[in-house]
Amino acid sequence: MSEESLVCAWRELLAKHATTTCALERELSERHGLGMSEFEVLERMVEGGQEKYRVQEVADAVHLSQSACSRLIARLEKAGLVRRGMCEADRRGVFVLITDEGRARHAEARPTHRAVLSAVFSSEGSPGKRSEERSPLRA
Amino acid sequence: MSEESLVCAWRELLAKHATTTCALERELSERHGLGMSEFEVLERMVEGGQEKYRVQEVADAVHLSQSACSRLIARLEKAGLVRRGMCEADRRGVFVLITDEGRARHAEARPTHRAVLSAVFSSEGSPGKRSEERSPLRA
DNA sequence: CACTTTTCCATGCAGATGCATCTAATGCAA
DNA sequence: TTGCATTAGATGCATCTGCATGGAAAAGTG
Repeated sequence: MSEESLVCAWRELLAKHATTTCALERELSERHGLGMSEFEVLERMVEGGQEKYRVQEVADAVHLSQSACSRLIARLEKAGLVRRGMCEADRRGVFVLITDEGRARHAEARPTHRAVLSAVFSSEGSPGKRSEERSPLRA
Repeated sequence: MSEESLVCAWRELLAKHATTTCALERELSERHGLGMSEFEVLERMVEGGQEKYRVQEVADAVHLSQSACSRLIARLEKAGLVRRGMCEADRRGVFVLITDEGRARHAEARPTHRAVLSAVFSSEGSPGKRSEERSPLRA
């Protein structure tokens, strides 16, 4: 892969990430009181098919540091969307489980999430001519 | 595009973004004292072919809010990598230009940046079997 | 068993980001 | 000209993030 196309691919990825993240953050927060990472955590827990998860497990799944994830789970717990408990097997550990309210909130937000993805991924497809060309610093 | 593949594509994008960003941040910071966004700004200014840029112009190019970009430019200025000046045409405005030191730093960091992209994009390509499968919460 | 190292999660802390807001300079219209 | 809406960029503030650290428990070593 040529260096040029490598950089180009990376910039496209950055652009798409920025657009999507921004839209998701806005819509999820406005309509469901959830941040993107929060939604992501709930979704992983719903889809994972397990009941309990370890903090580090969740962190890996959503690409967050262990500390960020710890706090994120704390926020979700305060909101009543997950519960934390002691791990009997390994008493250093903590397990996290999604509550019914958490499942409900996820189910409610899911269509919004999908709609945003659909909108962004289809419109950003490839059609030429973006809205405004403003300078040599093209995004 | 099916909803399932949409979500799948988005997760791949998230994963790649996380991996690359993390690696870039680490390498650029460790070896050149630059954050990823800082490098990005310098690069856009070098490649843009202009001498002066407006703050908002830079912000759009690197997918940052105007406020974040304002502070980022302030950091770069403090480091001597860019200069800010008054815009005679529109005295509300500010122009930003890269200094020789800024060009030098960019040139120095560029190989690192490319190396990281190359490493991440080629290894993450598609080969099956990631290092560890740890749970149903696959990243 | 006593001791050291490692692992798990929480937390102090500093840095970056976005939103809302503020000031100054334009622009437009009466 | 005067007055109001708009635009450019800076800044206060709250939030989120990662790094480094801390305490507790487990695992490894002699």
